[in-house]
Amino acid sequence: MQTYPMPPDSPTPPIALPRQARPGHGRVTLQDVALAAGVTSITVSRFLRQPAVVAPATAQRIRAALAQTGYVPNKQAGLLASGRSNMVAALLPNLANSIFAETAQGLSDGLQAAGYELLIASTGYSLEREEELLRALLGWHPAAIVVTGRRHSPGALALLAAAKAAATPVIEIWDHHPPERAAPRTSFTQIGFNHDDVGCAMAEHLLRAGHRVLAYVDSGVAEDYRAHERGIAFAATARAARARVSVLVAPPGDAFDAGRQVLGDLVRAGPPKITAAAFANDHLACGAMLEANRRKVAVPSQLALLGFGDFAIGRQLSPALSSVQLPRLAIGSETARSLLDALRLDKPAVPVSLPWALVARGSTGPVA
Amino acid sequence: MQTYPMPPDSPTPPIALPRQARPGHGRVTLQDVALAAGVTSITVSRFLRQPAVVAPATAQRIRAALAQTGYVPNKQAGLLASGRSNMVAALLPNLANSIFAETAQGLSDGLQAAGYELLIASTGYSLEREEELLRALLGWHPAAIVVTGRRHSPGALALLAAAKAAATPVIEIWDHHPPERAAPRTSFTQIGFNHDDVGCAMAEHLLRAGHRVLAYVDSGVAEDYRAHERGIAFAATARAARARVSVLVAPPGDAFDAGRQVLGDLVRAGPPKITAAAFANDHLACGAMLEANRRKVAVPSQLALLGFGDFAIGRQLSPALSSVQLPRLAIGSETARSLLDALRLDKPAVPVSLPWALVARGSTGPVA
DNA sequence: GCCATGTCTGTTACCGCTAACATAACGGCC
DNA sequence: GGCCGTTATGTTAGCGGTAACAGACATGGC
Repeated sequence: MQTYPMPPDSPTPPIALPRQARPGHGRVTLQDVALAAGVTSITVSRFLRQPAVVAPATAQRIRAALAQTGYVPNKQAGLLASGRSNMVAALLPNLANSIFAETAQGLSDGLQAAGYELLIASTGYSLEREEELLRALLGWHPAAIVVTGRRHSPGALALLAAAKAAATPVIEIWDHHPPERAAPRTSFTQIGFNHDDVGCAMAEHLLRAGHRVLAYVDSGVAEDYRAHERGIAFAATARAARARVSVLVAPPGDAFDAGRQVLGDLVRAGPPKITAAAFANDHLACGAMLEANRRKVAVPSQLALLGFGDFAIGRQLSPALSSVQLPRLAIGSETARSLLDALRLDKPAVPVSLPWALVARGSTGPVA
Repeated sequence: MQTYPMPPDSPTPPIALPRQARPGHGRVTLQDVALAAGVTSITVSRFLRQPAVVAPATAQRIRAALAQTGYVPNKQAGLLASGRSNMVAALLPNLANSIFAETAQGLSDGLQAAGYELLIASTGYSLEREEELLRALLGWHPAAIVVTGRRHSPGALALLAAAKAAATPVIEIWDHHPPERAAPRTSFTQIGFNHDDVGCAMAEHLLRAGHRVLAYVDSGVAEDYRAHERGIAFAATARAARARVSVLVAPPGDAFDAGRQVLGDLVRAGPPKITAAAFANDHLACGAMLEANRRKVAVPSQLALLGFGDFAIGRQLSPALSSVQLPRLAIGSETARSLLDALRLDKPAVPVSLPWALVARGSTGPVA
């Protein structure tokens, strides 16, 4: 090693040192690969993005250098330089709930297949939390944004509108609803289904079976406005048919237990006696069904039960639970598809109204 | 606007144009905020990171400028410059499965609270897919990596070992197992529980109740080696006690249906008749229970059933399903905690062995 | 009154990568 | 042989932030 003569007593070198270089992360960079391959970094960069444009011999050397060094591209740097992003931000109320978990799975699979990555966060049904998370996620400059439902805080709406204005696709999932005339706002692509329609269909199903005294059991999660909307549509449809309707709210806590508890209220109510109940979700309905079995309340002759969500367990009970089959996975996969199309063609994502189906089983009458 | 004199016929200005500037993303940058506040960008940057060091008057102006411009920090740029990352990459087998969904929720909540973000991907129980995803996620230079289980492909192991060598915490969740002497490898922090212990405990519980002819019903997901390990430990324990054990494998498809189907095999088997069965998960066990109810097979006197996972539905059946209660959420939240500690103190994450409990209910004998 | 000290803000040089432009090497053609 | 168009690679200047260092200015002690 070469040393320069230096006055023995000077504790620091008198010459102005070049400013200390940034340490870096100690990882392999494009430069390292380029050095090993005997080219410059841009050639390696090009090889990684469009292998066809580099000469075969060079490509071979680069391939070897990549393998030897174990290079992992730094995406922050790449995205910063190119201004592009291959990241999709998704906000869901909850991951533990099987409904949204399946949607997340569909979304994740669809995006992964196309080389996009999913940045996911759960809001816990809170609009404030949604806004906060949205703000944080926007810092990643995501290629697209997925939010759940059409209700957002004013701040969140402003952020979404700004993103949309900057040509970032914004998709609202789990809902599909005409714009509200009362409070018009920027509209976003919706992928889901109309909860009003489902509420109507649930009521009609029960009315058609001859029931005249109905109940809707709303979710205990106050912020789940979609369950609430179904209840409103359910009640309106029933009233329009001159049937009686009461709306109960499930207690918080374990949904099966809540359903059990609600069954007590349902059979106690009246006169006139409630003869059919629709629930905000299948867990509540299953709880009610199990409690009915225990109390020897005959289903459906004494009380018909109708769920929502078509969870696997409902099919296993006796009688099997009638329910509404939802496109849980499809919402995720269609969102991915629509998003990818939009990004590829550089135009807004197309809204999709997805099919659902009321599946009549034993709990609401004899099955043909 | 000021114009410079120019020869009227020259189609392009004769002066070498400055190279065309990169367009940028059209978003508000620190520069814009700084301009509005009458300072330079570094001051705004400092204000955002350590508000205390800027003078109160300046801080006030910056606050106003931030609000006025609607600045959203660009994280790619920030991370690239600082070399830090506030992103945690997590690989789970599946999001739709409630077990892992709850873990994801716990992880997500814990990290969000500390300002970290979760980059999540699902492997579908495939080790190849895990490696592929790991490679992609590493490009983000995550602050930490969370993977499920202790089995990985050789390539994935190499990547994880390299990450660990670069001081990135790597955590394996849902498992807690002494290192295997047969094939030693880099060891990572484990947060979970020992599946062998659970398998032993399940067997012991049934043996204690006097059963001598047992069965273990393994998961239909071939790659779920943890369920398989529990089965092996279960069988070993039973054999050590000189009891008979058979191992069945559940058919693929809906787990409730699979459980129903397996019940047929269980009652048909013998002689000697199987008197107790343990299952790879509660869904299988519930299916078996419902089928037993239907066929009037007395539980537990004729056949005792023991689940794994303590899903909500098991408690609702009659008799209630005995099962193993798991720290589903805790695995997520403890992982977040351990990770955050490790990052804060810049030392490896501490492994955590989390408690589980065999909950005896009606399905394996009279409850005291 | 002078220098040491502390507080606040600015200058410079990067982080690792890519867009735009520049250039070298080559072959074909008249 | 000079000109041209291709093809393959290199040079330069950023993307939007932050680390390290450097000043400017006010304050205080002797």
